[in-house]
Amino acid sequence: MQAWPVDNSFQAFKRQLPICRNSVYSEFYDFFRDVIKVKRESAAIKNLETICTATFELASKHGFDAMSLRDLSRSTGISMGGLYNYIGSKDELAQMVNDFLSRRLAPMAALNNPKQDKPRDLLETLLRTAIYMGSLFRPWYRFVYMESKTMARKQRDQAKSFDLYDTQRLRELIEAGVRAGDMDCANPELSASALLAMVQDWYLKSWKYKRNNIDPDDYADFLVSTMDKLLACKDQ
Amino acid sequence: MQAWPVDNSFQAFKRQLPICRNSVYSEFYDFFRDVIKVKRESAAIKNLETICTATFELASKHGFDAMSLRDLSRSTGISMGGLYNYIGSKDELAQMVNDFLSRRLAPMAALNNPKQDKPRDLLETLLRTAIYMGSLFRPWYRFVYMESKTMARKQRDQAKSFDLYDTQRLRELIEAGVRAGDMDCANPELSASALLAMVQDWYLKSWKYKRNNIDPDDYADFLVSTMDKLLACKDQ
DNA sequence: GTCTATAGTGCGATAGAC
DNA sequence: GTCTATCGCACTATAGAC
Repeated sequence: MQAWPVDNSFQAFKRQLPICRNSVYSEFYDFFRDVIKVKRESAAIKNLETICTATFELASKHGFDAMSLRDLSRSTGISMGGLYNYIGSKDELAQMVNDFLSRRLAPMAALNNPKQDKPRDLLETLLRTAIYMGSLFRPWYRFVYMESKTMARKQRDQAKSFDLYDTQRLRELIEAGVRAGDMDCANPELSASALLAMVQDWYLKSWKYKRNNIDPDDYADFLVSTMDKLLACKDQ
Repeated sequence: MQAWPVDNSFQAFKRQLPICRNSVYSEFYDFFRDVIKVKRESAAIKNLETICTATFELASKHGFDAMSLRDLSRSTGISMGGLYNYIGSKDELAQMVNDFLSRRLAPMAALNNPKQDKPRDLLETLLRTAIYMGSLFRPWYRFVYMESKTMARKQRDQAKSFDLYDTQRLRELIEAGVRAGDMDCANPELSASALLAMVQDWYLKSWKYKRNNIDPDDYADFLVSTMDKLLACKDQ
């Protein structure tokens, strides 16, 4: 029984995803229609892109807490008062990024997944999706990873529970594979953590991978082959 | 030819290391004798421990930049003026931690390494050393990883070059193993990055590993077995 | 050697002009 | 809808008492 061939490339992923790098700020505007005071849509979307881009840039250089709204105002060319038509407060800006990624952007990738039965193939899809999403929206993922610890207690715990959730989802697939006899793994929990650490390294150390000309397909291929070795997968 | 059996446990590592958790602040005082204005040694060492411990705690909660010297003063019970007898400035405090780890603490582990020839065994020693050092001095490693990006340009570049150096050292050992016919690895650079990401995950996500009762020996054993699988090592 | 008090700076946020 | 001007506050760092 031969499964229908699946195109696992970054190209194919982008084609199927119901959002792209260009439409993300239009989605962002829709998502926060209620809190954003500016009603002229086209200008608002353009300014949101400017604000987010500058925030990612400044926060990655000195941390979100060290970034002042004066810095942000200077970088974006939008006055202090103008910024408050978009963000409510500085803390709220960080929360908006966090919420948009976890409630809107990330869920879109899940819709994209092909229907598969074998745990090993589900694992591959899960890992590839994480790498491809991280490639398309790297600044968002980086920001949430790095800054979630500085946010309010509630947000910090949320970040931890996302990490635990991801680890657990990987672990359960590994355990299912072992039960099915397709894999061999002495420590599903640690193996899941290791795979997750490799996923996160992709957007945390983008400078290193760019330097070495590793593209998303290269990294995803490597990650999947590592998974196959780590879990001694049959029929790779 | 049977090599002398090597004790690779955390216990054995601690026994051989010429520094321990208790003596680290005495070393710290020695290392910064010139800049620390307090000359009464015993009191100075005790206060340095209080200051560093509180700094790690506060910085891990909200980031070093968000931590104020008032917070630090309150946590340590040392007045604002008193702090300046130890640290010169807030930025200098971060640099002291960074310098002490990279110039004093980390080099001590290197002295500890047994003499070994085979690339695979050298790799094991390197990885175990990293995990055990990270276990003993976790807050130091965490702080430097998380805060180096917020430091001055020079320090940021230093952090990157340490990462590149570690990756390269791992890669060269992998390449040597492949040449010697002991390993099989299609992509030494990415394999080295993956191992390094797992090392760093150990001190970045300590909360997760503590939660699951993973101790340093468990993690080091898992890391080495992962290395053996990833590199298809012979004679493990 | 450690404290209190404070100088001087830059912050987040807002009110009100246009 | 965006700007300028400004308020009140918290910060780092220091000076001088003890």
